[in-house]
Amino acid sequence: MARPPGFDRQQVLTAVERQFRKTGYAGTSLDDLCAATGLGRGSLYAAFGDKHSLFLAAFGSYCDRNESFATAALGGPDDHALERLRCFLVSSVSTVFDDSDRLGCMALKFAVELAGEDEAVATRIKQDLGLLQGMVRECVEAAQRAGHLDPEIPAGELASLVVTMSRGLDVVSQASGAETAMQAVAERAFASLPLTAAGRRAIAVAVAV
Amino acid sequence: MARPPGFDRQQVLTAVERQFRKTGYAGTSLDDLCAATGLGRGSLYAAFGDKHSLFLAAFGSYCDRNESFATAALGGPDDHALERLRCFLVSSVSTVFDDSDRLGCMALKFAVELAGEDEAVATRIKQDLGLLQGMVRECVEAAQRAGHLDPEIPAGELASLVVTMSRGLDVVSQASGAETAMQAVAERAFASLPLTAAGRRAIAVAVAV
DNA sequence: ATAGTTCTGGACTGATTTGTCAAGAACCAC
DNA sequence: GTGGTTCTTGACAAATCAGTCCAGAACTAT
Repeated sequence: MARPPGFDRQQVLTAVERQFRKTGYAGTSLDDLCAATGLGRGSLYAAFGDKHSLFLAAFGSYCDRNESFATAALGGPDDHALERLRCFLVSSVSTVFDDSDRLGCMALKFAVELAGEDEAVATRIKQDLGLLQGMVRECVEAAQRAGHLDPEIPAGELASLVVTMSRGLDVVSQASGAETAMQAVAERAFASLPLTAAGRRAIAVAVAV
Repeated sequence: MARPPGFDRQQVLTAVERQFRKTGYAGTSLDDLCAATGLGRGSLYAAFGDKHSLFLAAFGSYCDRNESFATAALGGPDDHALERLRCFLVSSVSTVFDDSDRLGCMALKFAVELAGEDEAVATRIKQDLGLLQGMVRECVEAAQRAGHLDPEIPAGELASLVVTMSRGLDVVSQASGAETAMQAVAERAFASLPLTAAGRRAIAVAVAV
């Protein structure tokens, strides 16, 4: 009956996301987006609405993906929860350097560029941050149950600390560009968490393997 | 002989800096800058050159100020060095919330917006980061000499960790907007440093005062 | 006061911006 | 095939952008 779209919606959103992450919201023109997606302006407008809506769609898609990643990375059995926290911190560095353009966390980027002026972006970021914090918190509680983290310290506070460290690692990795140094910082950040003696033993074993 | 400028150069740079920090580099037009400074385009161009030069001047002025602040905040006698590190971390949160527009660290903002594409900005940021790290390192060494921080751990690594935590506190404060919660995170971040027993006593005294 | 110099504001240009629109191409159901 | 619908492309308009320029204002040294 009707002609189907000649593009994959998710693929376009990924290309749009990449362009916005490279050049920022204000620094990205519709021509840039057309070039990045290979689509004409009309197609983009018909499918996603104006520039701001298109951005929100791409940003939302990133956040969803990010949340799925965190769920997968932080969930699991209690006796490996501490190691998962360590991987989470280390990955905050490696994701920056693994990317060909050294793109860091998109939520962080637009928290800095837009959150002060754009309410829709700000609320989405808060939601994303809240979910991440919740998942880290569950992982912290798991590590506490396993006897690997000091149970005296409120899990929520530790989770906030881990998330804060993770964002710090991301942004300083971008700014400094020193990969091996930042990996060492990530390890040091992890080591500064209130590990129990059992926790230290468990990590020593996990790292040796 | 000649008419003197009717504006204070430093005052203009401060207004320019504020505007760029609010709306970003690409998101700030020359009309915005004229409105923020009260000057016409001709005056701005004659005094500072084009938009990019004007930005670099304002950014450089910020970095200088930032470095002076760090020098003042981190220098002092060994027996109070640990407390200075604590204040440094706490101030990473309070500077965000003390500002009427919740503007965070400018170097961080433009590390995220521009450092990937603008070499001049990237090198200035690296220089700023290096200086900051050096000052924090000296403060860490002072605290180690005072017996307040574990002397076994390389001061450089601890300094990197403190700087990373500080930037994390800054950006998460902007993103979350939760002031008291972030102050608690700052305290927790400080407490997670490898304090000696003497260090803990010294801090308990300092906080009680 | 006056002359000489510099500063100031805003008009102007050409390039770039976002968003719209219409003409034609592509596709599916029949 | 054919008709009806949707998709696609690029041209277009209105607004905004950075940067230039000039006429007039302001100031100082004499």
